[in-house]
Amino acid sequence: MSTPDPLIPMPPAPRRTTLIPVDDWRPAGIEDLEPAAWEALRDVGNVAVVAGPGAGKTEFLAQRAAYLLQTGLCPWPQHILAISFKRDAAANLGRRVTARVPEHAGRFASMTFDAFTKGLVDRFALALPPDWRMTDGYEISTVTNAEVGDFLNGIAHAAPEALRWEVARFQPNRFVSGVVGNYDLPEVVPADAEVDAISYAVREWWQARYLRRGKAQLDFVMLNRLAELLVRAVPRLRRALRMTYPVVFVDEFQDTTSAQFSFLTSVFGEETAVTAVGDSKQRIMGWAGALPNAVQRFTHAFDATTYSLAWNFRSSDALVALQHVIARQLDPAAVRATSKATTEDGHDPASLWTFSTDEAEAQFIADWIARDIAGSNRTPADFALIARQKIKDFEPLFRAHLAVHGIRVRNDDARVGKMTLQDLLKSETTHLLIGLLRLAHEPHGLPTVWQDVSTTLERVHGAIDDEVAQHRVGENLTEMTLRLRAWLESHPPSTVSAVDTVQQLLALVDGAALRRYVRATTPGEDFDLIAGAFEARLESSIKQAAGWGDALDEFECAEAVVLLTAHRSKGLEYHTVFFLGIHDRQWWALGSDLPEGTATFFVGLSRAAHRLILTTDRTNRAGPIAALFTMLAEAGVPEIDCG
DNA sequence: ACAAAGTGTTTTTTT
DNA sequence: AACACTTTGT
Repeated sequence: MSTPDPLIPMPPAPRRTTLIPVDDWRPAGIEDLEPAAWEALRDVGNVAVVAGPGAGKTEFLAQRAAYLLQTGLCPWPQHILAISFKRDAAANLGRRVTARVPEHAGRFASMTFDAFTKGLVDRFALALPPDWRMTDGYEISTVTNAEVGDFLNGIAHAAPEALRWEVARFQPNRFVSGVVGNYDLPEVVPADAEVDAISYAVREWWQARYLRRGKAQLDFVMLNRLAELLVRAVPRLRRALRMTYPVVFVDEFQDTTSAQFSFLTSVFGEETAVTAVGDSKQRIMGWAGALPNAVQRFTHAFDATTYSLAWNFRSSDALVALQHVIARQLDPAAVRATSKATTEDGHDPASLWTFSTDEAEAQFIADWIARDIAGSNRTPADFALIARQKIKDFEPLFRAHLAVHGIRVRNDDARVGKMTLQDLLKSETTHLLIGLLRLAHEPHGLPTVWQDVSTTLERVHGAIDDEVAQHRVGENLTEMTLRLRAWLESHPPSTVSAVDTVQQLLALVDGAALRRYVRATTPGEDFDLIAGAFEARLESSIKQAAGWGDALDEFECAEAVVLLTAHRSKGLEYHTVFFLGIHDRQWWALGSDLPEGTATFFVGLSRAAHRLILTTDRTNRAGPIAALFTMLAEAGVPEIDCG
């Protein structure tokens, strides 16, 4: 994360860091690694690391990076490239490596798959083969299922008689990821008529969105395909990438799509040591195009050695035992993990609670959480409410019943204006504006907020390498804070509108400069969208707030019980997990894909570190859902009637 | 105007 | 499977 241009990075000056002999190297920041992790770490070839829930995948990768950099096995000026799917995961791994080996952090590039492929296209589009030359630039444009359906109908009509039936049978929701994404672009587009339906449809797709006149319309699958074509067609680029990145990490490998797999093979199939980390028991993205057996395919195609991590640093021994019952259904050869988590006494590790109404469920759980917090040092953020789908159906009842106890609920996927809450809370603009309000409300005691806000302001006003300008920004911030403070004191939240507050803020920071800054640094973010969402969130936060501190807490919702889907919960952990809605209405899809449904169940319940409570109702337990109850019974999970 | 029949959605990320 | 929403038929 610390390399400004990670594609062809400027190697940091070779510092006088002493190399550590391979046999003397010890992990930093943690006590020790398990034996299998040591073996995998020392294997400098292609490696597949199978790591179940709580195995410390990210930590393993951070330690492997430290090992390769500190021992000189990845010598200056070469880099390690770590590829993740989500920005959060990429940032998290980057931060961990920086913390472990700050002196080598400049040679560790952690980014998302899409950032890497888009970066290649953006820099080397001119090197694309003549048939694929991009003439008028492109814009990112994702298509809806309905639009893909219209496109397929259109081309099926115009298709040669022999292909018409087959083209019409492509499923709109699988076409881009499964068909376009699976198709390697030919360097030279053949002039003669295509013979099969796939080639015909894919060619029409590229024709309609890319090869026609005007600005190309690309989504991330198409960017991936262009990047793959680039490295395949331009051997010098391929060599440069392999030399720069002799070591590549890929996280969550079980979620790799066919497009991503083909890209990895083309770029890093040779002369590179690839480490793939994943857990096929947590493959829950099949419906979105993840390969059914990505890890196996990797082992085969990259001739990789497999290592299985068996320690679980997250969950108590009893919960590890429960997880193993489900793991065995997903993979009969699964090895039971060893819990390395601290044991907590005094509560049942897992139970199944039955309720007759949603109302009773929300009330009972809200009261229970409030009592548990009152009797312990836990905070609302230690609790998660997880469900299979339709999270917003749960939101109003739990919000109301937890509010009685002064506990907040956060649904990161909730719509705020035209954004999701998580996008709003992650954006730099929000950090700046909320930071200013925090500083004005609480001027002394928030040194990190002050630091963040002034750094952002320096960037917004272009003062980053200019000490005089930095000094001006610093003085400016002091004055801004004082003026905003006076304004806040004379305008309590209950008397003011969000529109006025945002106007006040934008007048202080120079809204025009901020707009230019957002456009220049994050082309994917729209300033008006963020400003609108910010205003909407602020409006609802100030409504019943007692004071500005309260309103800001409500806006950020940092200390809250989180409500999320099992899919979103992947990679996260909580002291206590409520897995809501173990019944047919939530799990209707179980019958059509039992393995993926079971994996979703596995992912959700393995988020719990110390306590797991599953909830259900009194509806029929026959049919596919019976499989889940059978596993719970086998694990000895007691059922409790809660009214 | 209203009911019946049909369609789409559910689980998501990426600049 | 179940719900929300749209189109078609009387």
